[in-house]
Amino acid sequence: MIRFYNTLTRNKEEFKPIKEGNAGLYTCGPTVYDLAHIGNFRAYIFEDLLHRYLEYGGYKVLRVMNITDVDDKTIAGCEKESVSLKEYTDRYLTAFLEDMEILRLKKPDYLPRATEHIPEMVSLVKKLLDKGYAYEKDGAVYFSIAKFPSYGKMAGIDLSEIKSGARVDVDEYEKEDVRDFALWKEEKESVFWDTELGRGRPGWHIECSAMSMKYLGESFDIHTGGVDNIFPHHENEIAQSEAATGKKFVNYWMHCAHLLVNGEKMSKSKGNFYTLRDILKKGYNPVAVRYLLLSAHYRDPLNFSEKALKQAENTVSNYNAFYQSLDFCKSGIGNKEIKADIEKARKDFTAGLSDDLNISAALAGIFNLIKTVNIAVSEGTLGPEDAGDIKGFLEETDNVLVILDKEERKLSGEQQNLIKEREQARKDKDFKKSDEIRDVFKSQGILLEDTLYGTRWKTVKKGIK
RNA sequence: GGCCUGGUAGCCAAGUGGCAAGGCAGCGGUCUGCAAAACCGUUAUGCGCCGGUUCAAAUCCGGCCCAGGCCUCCA
Repeated sequence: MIRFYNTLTRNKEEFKPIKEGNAGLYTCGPTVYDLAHIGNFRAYIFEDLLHRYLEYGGYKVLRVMNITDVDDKTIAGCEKESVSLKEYTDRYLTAFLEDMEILRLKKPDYLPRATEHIPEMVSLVKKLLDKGYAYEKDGAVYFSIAKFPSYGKMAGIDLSEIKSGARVDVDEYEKEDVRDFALWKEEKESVFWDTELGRGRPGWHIECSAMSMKYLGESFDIHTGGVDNIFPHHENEIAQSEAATGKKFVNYWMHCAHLLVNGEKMSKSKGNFYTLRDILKKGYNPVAVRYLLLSAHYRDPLNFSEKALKQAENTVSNYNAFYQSLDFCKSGIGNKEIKADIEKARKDFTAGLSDDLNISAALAGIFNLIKTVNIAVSEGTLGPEDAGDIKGFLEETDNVLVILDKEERKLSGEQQNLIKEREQARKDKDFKKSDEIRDVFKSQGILLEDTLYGTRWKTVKKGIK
């Protein structure tokens, strides 16, 4: 049984999909007006964990991630550079997709762009006009929250508290109620579409309703995003979607907490952000970034620091060294208890993640297994079959974690001979020669370790340990 | 001001009534020709503070302090 914390009810609930064995997932994606920073990626890592764990649990996942490629910032950006909106947003979309790959984020089934779904949005807005939930005013269309009594429910917003004030946009004072939000904006900038609603462009919130319903249906299972999206974005999505269809829009809303820097939210407006590229330029392992963002519970604020990143880097490096070392357990007598130990670790892993993605508990299960196995290795009792079982388990859980380096590692014939030579030198107590050989390997980024199973080697990433 | 989070070791981080997981770093030891790795021991008689409930509290209740977020574009 998998349980998730549902923002809608403020409780952990058992996950019951609409269609047995399936999961429809809409995960809020980027606005492609600039490079994403790692605070943004925290959300995408959380969504990746959710996606992968549902699949690990046997669900067939259908996932959509929207690409917001038309809004005030993207329009301002392309006007400033005098390039087309598409040219401008393509640049940042490409960068985003590259970053996703570097962080080993699973690609959603659909990555719909807002600009490619204008007809869907127009038809949704028309439906809201027909049903009387929306009204037109000077070429723009607004959603009337007065017509939707449960507005504000998820966010726990008391509507009487939202007052008209200095922060209300100039183009918005034609609204009947300051709290109403735009479904369609009148032509103002260089970017517009000619539609049945007139010349203009969509409001921000409508794209998510239109695109999620197109790919996932009018009701679907899970919708995610950062906590800052709860209000007003997700609240507005609920209002416009449910008003249009008369059906419950989403069953489970999941929101992740922010990444902090020095105790403050990382954001573009505060200027306290790092992009993935900034970090990689400093020589950090991208897998460590993934691990760091993954290793804290998604609903807790995570304070980012280079110290924490360094720690994550060490953990990832040790973890991979352990994984590599399993290949050398070729002569052990075998250990009957290993299968039960693996079973225990698997149980801890799934019990943890099934409890609202409690990653710490899940990882602890694996680390406990590693310790048990290391003891067996140091006693020389771990057999090849055991090692294979453990490898299989690590690879299985790595479908969720994705922190292992699984590429084939091979030594050249020359290197293999050199290792044999060194082993003979050690038998002959020619330690000068054996140390020299070890140094030769070291200069090639390969560390030799003498163990009960013979000489073991591992590769070391440049700059790490 | 309203609403919502969080405060657990040097750092990161689980734990929501019954002996305080796990990771990283440090220190001491074992092993090793020397290393490396690993293992063993050690690092919170205490979980922001003060009260209360209870046989028993990090956990429940009340009050307070601190930090962050949302209420406006945001992951």
